[in-house]
Amino acid sequence: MSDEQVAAPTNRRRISQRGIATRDRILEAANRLMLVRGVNATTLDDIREASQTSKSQLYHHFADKQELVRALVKYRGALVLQRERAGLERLRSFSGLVRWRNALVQANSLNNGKYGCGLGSMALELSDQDEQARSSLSETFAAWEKLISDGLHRMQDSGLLRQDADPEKLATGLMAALQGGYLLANASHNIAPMEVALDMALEHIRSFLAQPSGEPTR
Amino acid sequence: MSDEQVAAPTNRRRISQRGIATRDRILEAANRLMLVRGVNATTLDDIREASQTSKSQLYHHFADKQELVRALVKYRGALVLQRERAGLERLRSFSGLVRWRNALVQANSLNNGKYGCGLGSMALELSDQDEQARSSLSETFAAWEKLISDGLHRMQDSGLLRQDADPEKLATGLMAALQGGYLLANASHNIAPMEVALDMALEHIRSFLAQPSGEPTR
DNA sequence: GGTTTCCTGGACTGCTTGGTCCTATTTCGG
DNA sequence: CCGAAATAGGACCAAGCAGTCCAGGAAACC
Repeated sequence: MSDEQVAAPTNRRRISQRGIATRDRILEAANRLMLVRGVNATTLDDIREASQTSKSQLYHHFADKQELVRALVKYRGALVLQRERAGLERLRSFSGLVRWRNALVQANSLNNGKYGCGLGSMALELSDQDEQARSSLSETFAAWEKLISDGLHRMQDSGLLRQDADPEKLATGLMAALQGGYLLANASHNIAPMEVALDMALEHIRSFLAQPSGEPTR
Repeated sequence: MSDEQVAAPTNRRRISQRGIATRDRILEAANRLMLVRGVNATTLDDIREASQTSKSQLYHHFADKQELVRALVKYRGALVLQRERAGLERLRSFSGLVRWRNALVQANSLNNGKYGCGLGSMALELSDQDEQARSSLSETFAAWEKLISDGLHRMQDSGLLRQDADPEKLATGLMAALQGGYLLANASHNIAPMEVALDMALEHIRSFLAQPSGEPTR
């Protein structure tokens, strides 16, 4: 997880507030541009211009484009996890899951399904190209799924979810439905497939509730 | 669907067997290379070399790289639909769906989940970049889902599937689980998430079977 | 068999892009 | 306040890229 080993030969480096601000500005611009254009289609000059910096600053903070992309993977992963933690760490009921679903759908509907999930799009673009980025993304997905499965475990402990439910598998299925939903929504410019996919996954989870609320399942 | 309107100003064009063969060779090479490297990361020189052709032939058969990519989208879409038609057009039972699932998982396990679905990876890479490619991909996904929903309709007509099941939504959910499964499998280099996702979708479909107990094998 | 049209080969070009370098300015410890 | 290191600016470079061009074959039609 640490990334200090990339330090220059002259290992001792002072770091100023201004430097940190510049680095953040670069990452923020890269995040924005690469989300809408894709990683490979975004040039360093685009980023330089959008971040109001210069070439030397890019290469002062990042060894090369690949390092910038890897830093972006972690940056974006941290953003997503932070957002998701806020929405999932108190998850204790099925209706909480529904609220979580609605928030994701609503956010994605703001741009008609375009751009998809920031992590998912990077995953498909980078997985076969940069092993380090792939494994970093994989870790982020795992952490995201764990936020979900932790909530399901809490529901299990409180008796809401049956003991024979497998929270890890349920979380994986939900994540796959979410990512697949993002993808189909992006391709069709229509969020309906995303809703259908998420509802399928939620219905599957509901079938493991201790007291099947709502519609009978047979 | 016709693509003859791209003909040159001198509209009448003779076409020889050799020309067709060259065009196919180019598409085949592009298909192969762009699957593993991604569309944007594959250069025309890569394709030229892999297809044993020359620059002039590339530009003789395709106006530019974008046109080549668009042709590839249709080419790959036709391949997938052909393959899927073979596996789905006779679908009449739940066990047929299971066999279909197993075939996809097995195919993907051959490369440890790498590369994902040829359509899905293009979808995320091109949807925000080339409107024409996006809509073409969207049509292919719709046709693919229809192959599934047609099978589910047959199951419904024969009384296997309950009348209150919605074959279109079930097909969409299954497709999302498949695509999300591909994505997670690709990111983790592990096909387990794909299996879990597909099993969730199949379980969801099974919950709509007329006789909900164990799977009937016919 | 001759001519027209299609097909092929590959050298060439101009632009974009990632990456380098040198100089100027700011920051900060002492 | 002084020097050293960090930060910034932006011109510059070489490689890689999509796309052009033209001359020489190969088909096909008469």
